Amino acid sequence: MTKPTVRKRETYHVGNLVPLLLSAAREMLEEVGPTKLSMRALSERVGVSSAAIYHHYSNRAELIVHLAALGFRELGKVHAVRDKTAPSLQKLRTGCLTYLNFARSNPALYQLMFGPECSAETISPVLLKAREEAFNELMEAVAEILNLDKEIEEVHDAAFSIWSYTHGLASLVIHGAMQPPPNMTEEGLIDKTLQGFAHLLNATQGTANSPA
Amino acid sequence: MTKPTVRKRETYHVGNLVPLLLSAAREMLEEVGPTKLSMRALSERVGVSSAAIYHHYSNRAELIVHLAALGFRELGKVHAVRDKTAPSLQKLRTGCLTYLNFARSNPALYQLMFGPECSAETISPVLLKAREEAFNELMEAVAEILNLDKEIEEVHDAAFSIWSYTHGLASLVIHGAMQPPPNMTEEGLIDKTLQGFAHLLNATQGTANSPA
DNA sequence: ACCTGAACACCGTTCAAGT
DNA sequence: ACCTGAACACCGTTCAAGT
Repeated sequence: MTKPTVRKRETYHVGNLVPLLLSAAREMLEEVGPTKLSMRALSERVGVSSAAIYHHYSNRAELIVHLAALGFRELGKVHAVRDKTAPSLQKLRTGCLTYLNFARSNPALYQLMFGPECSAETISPVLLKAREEAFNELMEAVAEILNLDKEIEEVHDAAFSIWSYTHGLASLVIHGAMQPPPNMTEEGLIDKTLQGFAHLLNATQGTANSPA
Repeated sequence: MTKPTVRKRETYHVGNLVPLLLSAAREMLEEVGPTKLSMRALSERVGVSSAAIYHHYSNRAELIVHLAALGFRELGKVHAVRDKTAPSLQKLRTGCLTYLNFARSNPALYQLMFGPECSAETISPVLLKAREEAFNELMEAVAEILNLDKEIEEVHDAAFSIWSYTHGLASLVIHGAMQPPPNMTEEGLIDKTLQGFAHLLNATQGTANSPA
């Protein structure tokens, strides 16, 4: 009770650090938010010296990037399960729902994945690959919805379109910039926005320069 | 040449700090990126002690929020200029273009505005008001596109839809998650994604549970 | 009222030394 | 090979003291 009990390390940690680090980091991330993950706090949580981390990741940026890559792999995985027999609209809705669900269940991780710390200049191949594979899964899903081959340009374009929309939706909802009425389900939110889009596109039909 | 010339302050700064601070902060933000704006570096740039800032903003978070609010006011302003005589599709396209343009011209500020440091828990009324006014401007634009009264629910829904889409698009492009072919203009990017959406919605028409 | 210097408690990162 | 303690250069924030 006299001194603030600086609980000294009693053991000399050995081996197997990486998975411990990663899972602790992921936990802390959701606790403290996407910008406040600290190397020192993380090392303390895991029970090693802060310098220990640097034998596995060259710096904080690299740890962050590996965390994000893990997120993209997971995002790809949840999109890999698809019901091929469902009608197109159903496929579209459940696809969007899956995406929104992932984002809302891992808000800090999601913000990290698309945040400035994983941005263009950080060309880390680990992250790049994970992200590309996630986008690829998305394209497969879109190909099934459109009933077209995945290599066709329209599929790529459409995939980019729904990615923009779902990412925007997830992003705004997590951020709190727009909050849906509290009684609205995620399905409801997706249906509402999808209908909103349909209205908009209908209203702009028949005027000049309509899509090819 | 002997000592690293720590250039001592010669004058005692007086008054008018806030605008200097804000404009310097905005400049630095784009230079160092949305996560790395430092109070100490900012104060040095402006030529005051780091403690001086705290007489105008109670902490870093508040400075950030005011910077973001400034961004939302500007976003609202650029959307306020509209050509009421244009056909609906034209209105939609130029609206999206304006949005994308603002985001790409102020990438760090844009990321800040929608980043975790301006997130839900930060209920700062300054930011809230600026953001609401920006969204309001967006709703006016959508009302004109749909030729409906702004208070109608469909307008609100449609506004939320395009906000999701344009924010997602801007966000992904700034982030670098998807990069458009270098020869593609912003108009081209918007047309492509808009068409992608139209395809998708067409393909899902006529299956079960179509929109009301 | 507004600004400053010095201090405190943090942080990322490095490095010689320990196991 | 993997880990540690101590150090360095940063950072946000506070506060008594100066103008």
